[in-house]
Amino acid sequence: MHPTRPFVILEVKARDPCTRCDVRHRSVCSSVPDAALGRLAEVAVERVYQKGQTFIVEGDPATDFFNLTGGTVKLFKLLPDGRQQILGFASVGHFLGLAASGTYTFGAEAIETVHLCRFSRPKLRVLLHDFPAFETHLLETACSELATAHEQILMLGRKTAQERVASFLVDWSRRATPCPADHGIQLPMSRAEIADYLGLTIETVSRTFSRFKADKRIQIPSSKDVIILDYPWLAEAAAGAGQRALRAVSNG
Amino acid sequence: MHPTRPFVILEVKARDPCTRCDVRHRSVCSSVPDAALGRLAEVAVERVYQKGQTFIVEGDPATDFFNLTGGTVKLFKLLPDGRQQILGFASVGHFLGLAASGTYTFGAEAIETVHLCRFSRPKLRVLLHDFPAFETHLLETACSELATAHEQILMLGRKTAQERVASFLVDWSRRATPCPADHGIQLPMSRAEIADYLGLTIETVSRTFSRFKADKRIQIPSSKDVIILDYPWLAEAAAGAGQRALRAVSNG
DNA sequence: CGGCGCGTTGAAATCACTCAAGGCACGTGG
DNA sequence: CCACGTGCCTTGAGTGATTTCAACGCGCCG
Repeated sequence: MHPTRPFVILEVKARDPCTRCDVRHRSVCSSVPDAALGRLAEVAVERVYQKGQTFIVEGDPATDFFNLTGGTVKLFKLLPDGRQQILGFASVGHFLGLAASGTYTFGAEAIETVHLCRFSRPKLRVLLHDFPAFETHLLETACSELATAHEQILMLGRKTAQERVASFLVDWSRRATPCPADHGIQLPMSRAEIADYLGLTIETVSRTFSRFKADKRIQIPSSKDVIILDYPWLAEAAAGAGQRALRAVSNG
Repeated sequence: MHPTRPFVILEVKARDPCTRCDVRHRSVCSSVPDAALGRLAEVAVERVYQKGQTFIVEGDPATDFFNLTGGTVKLFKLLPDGRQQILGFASVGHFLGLAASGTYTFGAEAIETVHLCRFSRPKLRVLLHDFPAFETHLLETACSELATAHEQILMLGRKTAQERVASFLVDWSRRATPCPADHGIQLPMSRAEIADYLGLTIETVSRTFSRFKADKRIQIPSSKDVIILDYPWLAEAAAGAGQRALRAVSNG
């Protein structure tokens, strides 16, 4: 063995993590030119959180930005009596911490082991100022999240339980596999978390899954694995077509 | 009369509308320096829409931005079978048309006579590039709207009908009068629109208003005018405190 | 083996919805 | 000036989708 080698590798790691980051092209960091990655790395700290750990608390002073490099987190808000609403599930490449005010407006908790980069807000702000493309990218990100939030508002305000669960399955399958061949998907979250995302109860989610299974729309090899059998029907249900249109998809 | 005067006034109007705009300081336009207002005016067109007129259609190519200078509009999404979800009510100073994709992701309709400035997107993009402060301002706007959307998600997903109506009244009263003295508010929208905003039916909204009236939380001089009598109770209900906390507010 | 967390299923209750009728304000036309 | 129609709001009665409450099954782990 070469006793000096590990040391050198570690030094490279510490000095140049962003260049080696394999999710950079999937995140807002791609707006920082390669030549300036050193400056990005200077303000970044890599962290790991285990399932169940909360790393953003709603209402706390917003001191940091986060960039997910692995795993899945839930973003959520709470009511005083404990009712929870999940705003979304964020995974690799997602940028967290955009906030107009000085405090976080929602909490974040790891639902499986999570890797992320933490940036101090003041330091990142300087970078933002120096690279306008970075800011443009963030604006695009914010707009896209706004559109997603609006979709969720439509879902929660006007869709039935069945339509919500169908929406969830379709969205998640699209996210997991951009070009879904066999439509087999893995759900890292629990039934309770799906319920808190869809504005339903655990029981309603479970019953709707069972109903879809009975109707041959999906298979459920295990509670965290779902295979979509009738994608067109689910997509139509998710879109909120009336019962008439759904029967058309089934029969015709 | 002086026959030349009106002509001169019109000329000034056409050449320098932004300098004279009395809502400029309330909108994103405040990020354009005074000296460059001429450039902003060049790409702006003033329009008026009457109650019921739709001026943004969901799915249409996103060709323009809009800046509201008077009146109130509803922003909404539709399901194929006609169910409607109102995403919010926009009024003076609100900037519309932020979109990640090339098409509008929601519709907009005047609910009373509306005045607005229309900017072509390509032209405004140039301005955006020339004035980074403008883009920063837009990013802040987007973040703040995102936070608002998240609040609505929490409301639709986890609050009861009573809590939703209380939230609506409290939010609207805060918006109408930053420092509400007598808590008298005017509602430009119909019960149907309130219902579509809160994810409820007309009847439930109406019944909840009546219940609040019977419980001496509000007065309803006319259907479009509400006077808030028990602001603390409504605020507590809106926040989603349990029944226990609500009784505490009532009884002291 | 027993306890625990999680998911499923059944039965009963409830909140909000649907359907239906009536009231009120407003505008129009006789 | 009043009769009438229309749109919007309110109220009541009954229904139903979802929730609540409760029990049970299953896999995991000490």
